Amino acid sequence: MNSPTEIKSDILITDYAMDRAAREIREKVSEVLGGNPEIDLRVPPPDIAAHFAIPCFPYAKTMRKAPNAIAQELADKITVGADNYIGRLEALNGYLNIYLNIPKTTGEIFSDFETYGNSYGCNSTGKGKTVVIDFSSPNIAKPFSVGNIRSTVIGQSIYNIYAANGYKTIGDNHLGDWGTQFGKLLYAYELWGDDEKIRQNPIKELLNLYVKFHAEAKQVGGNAASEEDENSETSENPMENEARKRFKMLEEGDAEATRLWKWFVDLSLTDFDKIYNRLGIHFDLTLGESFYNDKTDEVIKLINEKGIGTREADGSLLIRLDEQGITTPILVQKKDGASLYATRDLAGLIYRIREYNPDIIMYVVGSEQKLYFQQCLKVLDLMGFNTRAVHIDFGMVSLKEGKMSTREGRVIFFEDVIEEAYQRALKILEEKRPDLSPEERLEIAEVVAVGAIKFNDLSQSRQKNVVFDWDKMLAFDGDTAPYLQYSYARVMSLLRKADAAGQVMPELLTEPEEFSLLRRLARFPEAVAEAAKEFAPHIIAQYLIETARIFTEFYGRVPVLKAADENIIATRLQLVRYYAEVMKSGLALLGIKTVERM
RNA sequence: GGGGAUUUAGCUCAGGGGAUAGAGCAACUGCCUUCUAAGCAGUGGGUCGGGGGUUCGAAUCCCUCAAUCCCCGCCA
Repeated sequence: MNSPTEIKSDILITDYAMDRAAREIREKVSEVLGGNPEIDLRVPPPDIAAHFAIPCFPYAKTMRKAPNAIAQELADKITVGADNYIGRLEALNGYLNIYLNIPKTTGEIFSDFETYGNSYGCNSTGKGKTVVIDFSSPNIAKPFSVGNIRSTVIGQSIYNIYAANGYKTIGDNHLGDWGTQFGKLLYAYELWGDDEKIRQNPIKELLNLYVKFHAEAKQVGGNAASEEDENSETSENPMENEARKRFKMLEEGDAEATRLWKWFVDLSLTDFDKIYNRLGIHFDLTLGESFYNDKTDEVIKLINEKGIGTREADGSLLIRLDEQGITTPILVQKKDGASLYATRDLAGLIYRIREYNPDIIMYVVGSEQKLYFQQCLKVLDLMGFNTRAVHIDFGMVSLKEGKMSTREGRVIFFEDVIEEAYQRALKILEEKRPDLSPEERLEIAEVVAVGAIKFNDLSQSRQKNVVFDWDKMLAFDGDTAPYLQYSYARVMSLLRKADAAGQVMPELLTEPEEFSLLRRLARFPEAVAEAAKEFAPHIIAQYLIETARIFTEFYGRVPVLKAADENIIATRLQLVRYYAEVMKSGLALLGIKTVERM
């Protein structure tokens, strides 16, 4: 219904050449059409030479005229001069095709780059507004696996994208550091724990305890805990009951339970931090679920005050949401009075609203929790808060062998993935760039490896499920980060070779490839705005891939350093520099670094 | 049983009412005396899951069926 340009011109406070051009086109077309017509301004497919187009089919009915006649009328009646963005118009197949005034547009795009500098592409839509982004959120005492990377990488990118749209961004790592799983771990530790082993290899040993617990629980419980649905009859299972008791103790502040819990948390955080450092992930807050433990009473109190909960016969507290269109009720307190994730998430929502007064609270969490978040957000409404909260869901990561399962030890450690990527990148560098110093090769390999892994997740839309595949994730050619990084490095190499003679004169750009590249670069701000609106990093990723392709066309056909005139050389170099800037900024939005050579 | 997501080239995916449906990988043909071959140029490859409907126009919207995955109270 709305084209990106349409939305953008409404919400953007900053403006770029393409916005101004779009505004002029809209105004002039509106004048001729009269009234307040819907104008579907779009960029035509590549085989059409025009820069913008407006389909005139929708007007045919009311105007009682053939679409192409309308297009022709528009083309005839709109008058333009040398100071207009519109260069010329033509009617074709029912479209009004618009060609930009190239000298004017070129000059303005150049000055946009000069004006905005490093922040080219940014806008101030979010000025004065705050967003809280809940992402990564791994579980303590479990390894950081390939299942954790989607939230981490997508969350960080959305964080960057919102910052580029002018928002104050607060990233919160909502650690899974509370809940019955700790009861399980505490009980397993009581039975089989070995401090020495844990110290030597913390995460793997804690994982062993966790896995052993479940193996044992399955044994003890007979067929009570079936493989498909471990939770269905867990109350029958003595192991699970012991675990629940331990969690209840922890929740009530038992000293020994707390001491062990704290130890496990520290061990895990040390491990996670290594990965976050390597990935360049930054959080403003690391408040786990445990942080909200003493804030759940208020949630229960609020629920009671508002009268939205139902106390069940067994003592548990339930909220029914049928009137809100959700037929599944949500449980907010267990029969033993202990809190649940829902209670803590609600406490988290309230805390964030009070502390930061955000415009949006985002949860970057897998789509298997979709219903759960719908419920939570409805409850938030019912409790009388009107802050916008969105669940940014994404598809599941599974293995070729099937679903991942921490409790069965069927996981791929992220550490292994990044190490493999690093080794593969290093090997290629040793073959291709023996001229670089070993230290530099190590650095480049790291940047390339991290880039490849992140881009793999960020270049496709979030909703798809993904089957983990080493070769796909670690691909270095085709539509990948290394391809873009390589394109950037080549350009940097070219820029290093340039000498400063010659003057930048935008009017010297007359080749069609030059203008298509420039026009493409001018659409970067649109991609930045659109990616935020859609919570979709892949819009940036796709934009960069297409931009690199257009750059290649330019680069293949237009000589830069070998151009005839030194002013042309200087101007083309400037264009190349702008390309490099967009590539670097765009990759940065995805959390991907660039290197000067590779 | 109810709800949600997905289904586009051999494979992985873009495109979400408008011009002849696009990339990458894989396959095939060329290209390192020419700004870095993680590259470039080119070729082949499609009933956009099936069937109905709405529309001047449908991969795109609606209905229906099918397949895959996920969710549906004491795990997170």
